[in-house]
Amino acid sequence: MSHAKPDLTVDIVLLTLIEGRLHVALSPRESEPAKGKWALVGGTIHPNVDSDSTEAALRVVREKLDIAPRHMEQVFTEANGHRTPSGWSASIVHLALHDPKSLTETVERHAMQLFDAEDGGAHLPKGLAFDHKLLINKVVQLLTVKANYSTIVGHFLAEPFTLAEFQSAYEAVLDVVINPANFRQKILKRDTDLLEPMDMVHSFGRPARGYRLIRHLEYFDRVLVEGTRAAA
Amino acid sequence: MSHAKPDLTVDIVLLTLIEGRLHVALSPRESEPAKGKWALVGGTIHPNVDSDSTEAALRVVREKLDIAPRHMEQVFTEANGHRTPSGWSASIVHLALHDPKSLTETVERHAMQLFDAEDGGAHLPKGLAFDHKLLINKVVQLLTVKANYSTIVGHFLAEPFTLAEFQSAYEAVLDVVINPANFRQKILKRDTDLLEPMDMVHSFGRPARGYRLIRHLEYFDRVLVEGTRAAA
DNA sequence: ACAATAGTGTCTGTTAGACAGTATTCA
DNA sequence: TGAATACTGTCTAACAGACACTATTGT
Repeated sequence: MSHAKPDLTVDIVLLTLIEGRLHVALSPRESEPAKGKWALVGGTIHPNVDSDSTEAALRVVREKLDIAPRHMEQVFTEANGHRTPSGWSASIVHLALHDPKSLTETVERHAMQLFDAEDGGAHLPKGLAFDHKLLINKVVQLLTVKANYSTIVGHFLAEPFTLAEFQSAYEAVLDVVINPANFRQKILKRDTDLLEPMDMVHSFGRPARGYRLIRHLEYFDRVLVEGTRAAA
Repeated sequence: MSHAKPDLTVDIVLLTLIEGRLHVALSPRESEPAKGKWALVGGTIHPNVDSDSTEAALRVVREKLDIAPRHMEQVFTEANGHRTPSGWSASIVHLALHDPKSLTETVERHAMQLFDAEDGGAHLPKGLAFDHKLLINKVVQLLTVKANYSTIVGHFLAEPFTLAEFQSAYEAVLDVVINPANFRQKILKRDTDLLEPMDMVHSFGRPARGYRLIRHLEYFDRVLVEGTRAAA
């Protein structure tokens, strides 16, 4: 067994929701390989610094953007002999969500950019580093499935948020149109509460009740969405 | 960065269904560390042999048991500094399913054993190697969630299987009691077929239609199960 | 008063779940 | 013929989805 061990890295697909579309945070690589190309937030695991891979992912985000994302979870590991020019490597890929206002400001402060991540990566810049386009596509796909069964899209919103905002997050991620009256009933009239009431939120018209998520990451027994596929 | 890279391994939680309970295939470790302790099927990735981590997992199962499991998928990666005595290491953990008849024979031929993997590992042998008890518990939990939304439990059955057998697999994994008439309708009267009819299966009483899975790994829009939690 | 958004009540078609009953095999 | 298992039809309560309506704010 004299072969070099594979590299072990973490990559974070950090997403937010801007004008109803998923956007991913990318930064230009500062060193070889793939210098200058747009890349995911990521880095090598430091065994003497990181106690586990989740800590490593949080450290990398903190070093790069100086924030703790509103949600982060490990989703899969991409490990093969052809994903980087230097041979075998493994990346533990994480999905992270953050609210658009905070993330936009943060990204601008750190010479990064947000790119539309939908439509299979068609709107991403050409020539992303390594297999990052593939990683983004896989994560977006996973998020879409998970959104059907959970309140995960609530992590795109700064708390307190209104039911209308919560609904819009579902509509954006799932690409459907939801009836507000039925959405309200389905979310609020449950045996076990998903949301906790907070202060009122004022904007136009009648003020709305603000809510925040309780019970993160729980799976529903049904799909949450009514709805008619959104028109093109 | 002169630190040693973490070890990169694959571990396979190979499960089957015996007398209505999930069982995991374990083998006694033949070398240090943890020599003699019961351990998951697993091994180090060989960069010059394995093209990717899935290939590595299949190779390890083939070398150890000489079979290709009826189902295998990557589920998560456990990576931290305290899971093995030798320091930082990462294991890409896979869930594999196989039918009980074939797996029982295979396991006996290779000095391995099947252990009841339910109840949080309470029936596993004491002192499993490394963090393998934790890995088993996490995988069993994931399988249970996934069973609600998919036909994954069908991979415990040799084809062709009957609807009664298919139903029993759900009942065992989800620990519920299902009404056969309703189960039949729910599975067969769908817009998109889940099962393909095959030859009849004869045992006692009236022969039953045999089926095999089509459309693997697809998510339903609802939980598949009716049902009353099974009595203790 | 009006525009704008929040929130409620009620109807209807669909379906999950319960259950009674029929069909086909083997001994 | 009876035991055992496979399969079908139908009823009912629950609920998803549609929609009309009322409520509360700012201008």
